[in-house]
Amino acid sequence: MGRRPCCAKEGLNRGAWTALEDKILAAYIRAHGEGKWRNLPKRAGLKRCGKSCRLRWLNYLRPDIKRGNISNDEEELIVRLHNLLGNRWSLIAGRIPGRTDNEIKNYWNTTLAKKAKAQKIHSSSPPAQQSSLSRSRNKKMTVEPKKGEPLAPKPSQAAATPPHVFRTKAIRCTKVLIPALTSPNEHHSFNSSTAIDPAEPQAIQSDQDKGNLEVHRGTEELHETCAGDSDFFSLSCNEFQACSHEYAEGEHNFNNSTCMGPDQSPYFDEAMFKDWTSNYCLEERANLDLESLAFLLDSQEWP
DNA sequence: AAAACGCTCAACCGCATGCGG
DNA sequence: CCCGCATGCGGTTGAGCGTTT
Repeated sequence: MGRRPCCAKEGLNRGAWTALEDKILAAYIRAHGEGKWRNLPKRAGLKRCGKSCRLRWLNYLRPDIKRGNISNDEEELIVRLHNLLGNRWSLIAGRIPGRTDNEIKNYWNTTLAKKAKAQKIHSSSPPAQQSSLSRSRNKKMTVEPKKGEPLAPKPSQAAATPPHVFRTKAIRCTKVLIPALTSPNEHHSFNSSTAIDPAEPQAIQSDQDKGNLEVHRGTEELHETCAGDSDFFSLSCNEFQACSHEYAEGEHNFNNSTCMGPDQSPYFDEAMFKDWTSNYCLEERANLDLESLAFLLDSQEWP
């Protein structure tokens, strides 16, 4: 039984978008808003697949998209975020205003991966077994395992992997519960979902209120991912701190006292922090230090 | 001048995930 | 809880353009 196609493909335009199509799509979305992508082409009078419309809008037509070359600051940020997050382009893009995941992915595959490769070769004695990078489509440059493959890097990969890169499968922490601490001053309470997927903090408060230690799906996966790598959290934190600190010193106004705080950083999504700040635990502990997260991994209370 | 080669990036594809009925 | 739909995501492809031979 085959998969149902996202849309009937007969009679639909494919390939590059024309100026007219762009105009129609942009006008329609301005008038009706985003969403309902499947029906959008029909209603807008476009002979395109809904997915195609969505992609075109998100990657090209959206008004807040930044054009032009990636700046050095942006490049450095991409590298750092990639070290931290792996090939999770949408998460990386979410922290670089005006850039799309597709753009960052392309930039990484065409430019940064080569730089990283060159650095690796330069710094390591025997070259990796992998043949030289030619065209991106001929040689995959991903750091993530393909679907169905184990998460752990192969031995040859592991040897070539910088120690600060941890390989993750995209995980989404939906709810995380924090053990009730004896004294709120002893440890910083931590919402691990903020370290991994800050976009979804809502569930924390209610569960915290219960004072239970309950580990939800995302946390279990996270814990699993981190098993044997006890500096997972501190590493994440250090990366972010390094990142934050650097930008604080530069032209950007980073608050270097927190790993990811609701500050004025231009590299973090404002809406994201808007949600965060509605969470009492973050309000009360706005200066929480993610390094304190390490205690969660050492805790014997994990199931 | 032109063929071959290499690079970039928009677009496509299939799977994963969330959500509502 | 299950199922189907809508959307999001990351990997991959190929057209088009620039550079080299």
